[in-house]
Amino acid sequence: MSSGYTTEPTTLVWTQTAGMPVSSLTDPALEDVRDLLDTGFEHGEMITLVGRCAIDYDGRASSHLPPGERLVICKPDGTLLVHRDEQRKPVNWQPPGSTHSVCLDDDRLIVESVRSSPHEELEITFKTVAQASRLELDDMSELALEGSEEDLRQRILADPDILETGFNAMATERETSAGPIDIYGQDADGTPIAVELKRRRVGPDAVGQLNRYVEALERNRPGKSVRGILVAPSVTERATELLASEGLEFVSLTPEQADTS
Amino acid sequence: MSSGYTTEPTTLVWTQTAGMPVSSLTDPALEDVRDLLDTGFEHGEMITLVGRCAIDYDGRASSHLPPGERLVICKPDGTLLVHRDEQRKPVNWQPPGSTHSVCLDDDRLIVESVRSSPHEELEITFKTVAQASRLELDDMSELALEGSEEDLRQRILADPDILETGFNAMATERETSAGPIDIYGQDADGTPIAVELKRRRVGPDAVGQLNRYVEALERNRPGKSVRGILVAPSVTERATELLASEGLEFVSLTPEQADTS
DNA sequence: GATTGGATCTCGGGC
DNA sequence: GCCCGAGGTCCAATC
Repeated sequence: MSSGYTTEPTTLVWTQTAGMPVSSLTDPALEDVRDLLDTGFEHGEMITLVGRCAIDYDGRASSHLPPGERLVICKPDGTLLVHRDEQRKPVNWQPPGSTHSVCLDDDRLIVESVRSSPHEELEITFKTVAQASRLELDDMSELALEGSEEDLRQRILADPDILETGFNAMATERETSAGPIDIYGQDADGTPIAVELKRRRVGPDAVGQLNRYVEALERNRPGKSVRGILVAPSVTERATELLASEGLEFVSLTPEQADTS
Repeated sequence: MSSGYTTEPTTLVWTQTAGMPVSSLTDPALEDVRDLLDTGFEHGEMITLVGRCAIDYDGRASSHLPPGERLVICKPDGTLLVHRDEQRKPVNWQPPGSTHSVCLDDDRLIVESVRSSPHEELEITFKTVAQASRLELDDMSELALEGSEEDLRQRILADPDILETGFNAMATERETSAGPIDIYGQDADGTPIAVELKRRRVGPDAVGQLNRYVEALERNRPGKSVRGILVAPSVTERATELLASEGLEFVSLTPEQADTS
C-alpha cells in the first residue's frame, strides 16, 4: 500500500474524497477546466490551478507577466493568488471581494477577476493546465497570536513602573490632532507623557510618529512641556540621533516577558 | 471527453504529466505523503498539501492554530505558506530560506520548517491529507510593473516644470542625517527644496517623513530656509493640517500621465 | 466609504 | 549582516 506507485499518464482523473471534498483533474482538456471552475465558483469552493499562463493586471498600478508555469488559487471570498516557485508574496493577485469568471477563447483558457472600488482587473491566460482542483475546506478555528504591540501595551498597563518609576497611565489611544497616542500618562512630577509602542526594533519613522504626537500635545498646551517616550525592544543608530535632536526618550521593552529561568 | 466524469474513490493515485511535471496523490496514506515530501524536498520541487492540520509557530512572535482544513505550499526556495479558504494573506508562513523537513509520528504527519536569523519554527501537524502534489514549475519570465513611485520620479525628472515652474532637480536619493531625499533641488530663486514622492494618496506618515528630511537639511544650514514639497495624487485632511503646521507644501501628481484622449 | 497605523509585514538596495 | 523605505502592501479598528 505504501510503496507501489503506479504510473498512469492519465488524461482525465476525477476523484472525490469522502471526508474532505477534493475534486481534481490531471492534465485535463481546457474545456474540462472551464467546467470545473464554473462549478467551483458557483459552489463557493476553493480552486487551485497549475499550468502555463500569462498574466495581465490593471488597477492601482498595472503589470504584465509573460508565460510561465505557476500555481493559481481562487478562494470563495473572491481572493485570487498567483504563486511562482519562489518568494513569499504572490507575483499577482486580487484582494478578497473580487469576482472571478472563466471563459474559453479558442485554445486558451482565460480566468478573469474583477474588483470595484478601486476598479481592478486581473486576466490569466492559460495555454496548458496540468492540474485543476476543487477544494471544500472546513476551517472554523481562530489563530491565537502572541507578541503583538497589544501585548506590549498590556504589559505596561499591568505594571506601569516597568516603563518608569511613578509612571501613571491615564489613557490609551488618546486622540490628538496628529492621531491617537498609544499610551498617554504622567510621570511622578505630573508632567504629561506620550508613549509610542513598537513590538520590534524601530527606525526613524517611529521617532517621527512620536514627535508628531508630542508636538500636537504641546500645541494644545502652549508653554507646558510634554515628554515623549518611544518603547521598543531596541532602536537603530539614526533613530537614536533623531530622538536626541527632538528631545525624545527611549525605553527598551519587549512584548513578551523576558525568560528569567 | 469533456462531460463523462468517472467517480473513483481512489486511495492512491499517481500521475506524471509529460510537459509539466506534476505528481499527485489523492487521499493517500500519511506514509506516502512523507515519501512524496522527502522526494520533493530533495529534488527542489514545489509541494502542495491539502488536509486537516494544526499549526504552531514560534519566532518573531508566536501563534497556535487549532485543527482545520487548509492548503499548504512549500516552495523550493524555503518559503512555506498555509492558506485558509479566505483572506489574501496566509494564516501562517515561513519566509524564503527556511529549511523544511517531514516526519511521521504515530498517526500524525508533521511538517516542520526552521529558519535562522532570526530563529523561527513552524510545525504543521496533519491528521489527514486529502491531496499531496509535487510540482516542477518552469518560470523564467519577469514581472513588468508600471505606476510605481519610480515612474513618478522619472516623470518629474523628464519635465521638472510639472512640479513647479523653474524647478531644478539636482539629485535623487540625496543623503541627509535623517535619510535619503527622493529628489533634491532648487526653485527659481535658488532656495533648496526637498521633494518626497508617493505613488498614492498620502496620510500623516508621509508628512512626518518629509518633515524629518527638511529639518535635517535646515540643521546643516542654519538660518537658510529649506522648502519641502510632498508630491502625491492626493492627500488626507489630517495630513493637510500637518503640512500647514510644519510649513510644508503639496503638489498633486500621479505616476502615470493623465489620459487626455 | 475614508482614514489611520500595525504587521511574524515582505522585498530590494545600499553599506 | 543591518538599515531604510516602498508596496497594486494587507488588514482591522474607528469614525
